[in-house]
Amino acid sequence: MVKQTLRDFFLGFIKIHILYHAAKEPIYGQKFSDELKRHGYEISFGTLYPIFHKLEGKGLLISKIKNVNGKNRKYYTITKKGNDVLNEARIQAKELVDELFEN
Amino acid sequence: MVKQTLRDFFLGFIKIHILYHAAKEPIYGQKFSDELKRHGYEISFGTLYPIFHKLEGKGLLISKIKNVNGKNRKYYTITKKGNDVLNEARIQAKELVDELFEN
DNA sequence: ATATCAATATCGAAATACGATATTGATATA
DNA sequence: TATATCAATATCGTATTTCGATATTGATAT
Repeated sequence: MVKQTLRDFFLGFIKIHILYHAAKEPIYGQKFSDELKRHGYEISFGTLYPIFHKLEGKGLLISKIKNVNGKNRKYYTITKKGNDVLNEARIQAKELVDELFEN
Repeated sequence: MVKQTLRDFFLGFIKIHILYHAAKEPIYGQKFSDELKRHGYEISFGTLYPIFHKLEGKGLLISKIKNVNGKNRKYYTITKKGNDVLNEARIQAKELVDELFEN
């Protein structure tokens, strides 16, 4: 119950993290999901993949299929536009969090 | 377009801020909306009011109608449970933002 | 051939978000 | 007494998002 509430709060944040990680190195769905889980966040593949598609559709990510050990992975990398959005999001996110610690 | 993307990213965050402000003092929809706007965030009343209802339904907020200058306002205050969720959210939010600034 | 396996894609149902419109209820005006 | 006004809240219909479950892909191993 509370867990569901927190997921709701942070789903947007997870989207920012997709951009953040895709800015550091190419990422793919399965692994991103695993790493989220390691940090205590779970997100259904039925939610995650459409998010990737949407971010690519908006031109923030670009994908490239690569075969690794006989498995096809779709690697996403950030675009110039994605980087601009990420930087803006980073600034806003910091402001919002800082405010949570005022008083 | 980018603006819509950023709103999507931050809607969950706005929900945390509702708890945060309701922890400081009783808040009501119209004024919360105005203050968000002052800070550059816009949220439709068709979105905002159901969020208040939902947070109250989950027992994180409690409301009380008060007549001020002949206008009825519904003031929301945080509950004990809401405070617990807020504290957890605050911690998680900080971790997530800090990570955005690593590297 | 076909079974297996990591990975991605998509489905239908439920929930959420949106902008627009309706409702509320107290006061002011006629 | 009616009714106009106004801030504030509520709700409506449509579109979009989220979810868990199921299907598909495609290369390799059996």
